Amino acid sequence: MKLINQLSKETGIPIGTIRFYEKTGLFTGEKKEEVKTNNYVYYGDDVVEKLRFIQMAKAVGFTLAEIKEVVDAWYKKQISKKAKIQVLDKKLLQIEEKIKELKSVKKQIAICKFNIENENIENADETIISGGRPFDLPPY
Amino acid sequence: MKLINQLSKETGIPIGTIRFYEKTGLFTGEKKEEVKTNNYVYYGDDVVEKLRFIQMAKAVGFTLAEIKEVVDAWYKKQISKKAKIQVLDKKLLQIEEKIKELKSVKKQIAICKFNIENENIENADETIISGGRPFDLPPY
DNA sequence: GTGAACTATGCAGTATACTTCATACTTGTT
DNA sequence: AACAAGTATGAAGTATACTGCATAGTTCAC
Repeated sequence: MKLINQLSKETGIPIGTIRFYEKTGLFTGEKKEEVKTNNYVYYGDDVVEKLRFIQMAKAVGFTLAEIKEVVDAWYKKQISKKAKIQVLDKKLLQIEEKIKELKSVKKQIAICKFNIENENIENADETIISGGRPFDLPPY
Repeated sequence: MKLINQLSKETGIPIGTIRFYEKTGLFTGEKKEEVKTNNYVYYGDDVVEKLRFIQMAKAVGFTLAEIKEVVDAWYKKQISKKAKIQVLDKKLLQIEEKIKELKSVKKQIAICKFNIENENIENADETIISGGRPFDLPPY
């Protein structure tokens, strides 16, 4: 069992943010009954996994509320199996959508790069170029 | 050339948000010189493309500041070719990273779904289940 | 046993991305 | 002409996700 500082070191997430996530209900630590002198909170390895999941899900544009839906579907009792599967299926669809959007963004940036690389070839790489679109490619 | 209302209808982005994006410097419309009675702003088809790009880039977790970097690399004069390519290459790397993260999140959700589907098989689909992890699969 | 480092709690403040509101002028319809 | 609907501008308000600060108690190294 880890204290919050170790959790922070293992994930790279600031302590304040971890506390914020816990307050948001994304996970919970536990106070040790045998320790009476303080009220330090201990976290299991599952919390590290959750934090990594949160990091990635956030990086691809999911909100904490959306992430919480998934976490609840996984951990919460009192949610029917049917409801849980529904939530997860919805997320899987959203992920497919995001993958499509990512590919589209990637393609547009690649085209953009191609255009820049092929305009004003006579100028050196530090030259200030004048913009414009030399080829009949779509914008972006 | 379109007015802001048409732009909104074509993209599904609220007028207020479009104005906000323009104020942020993501694109600009143009006032028509020949029209003297008002100061309506007109937008070209490129703005529609930009708005769609912004929508997608936002959906996969890019901030407006990051999106602006790309837009500036594409449209701004006074940025060297080298600097533009640098920005775009950085974005392409970020996108690869996001694709990896998306796949990881997808996998974890799929495992989560599998676990839920295979626990308490004897119960009907409306049953309140008690949680727990019946198989030795990693959390998420 | 003293000081540095760690922990808990609560509340205020910040950044980002909108969203609403108020005001005022313009355009299109009847 | 009247009135709904559209447009511009600026400022204030909101939601999300932190971030920092102040306070206070705890643990650890020396």
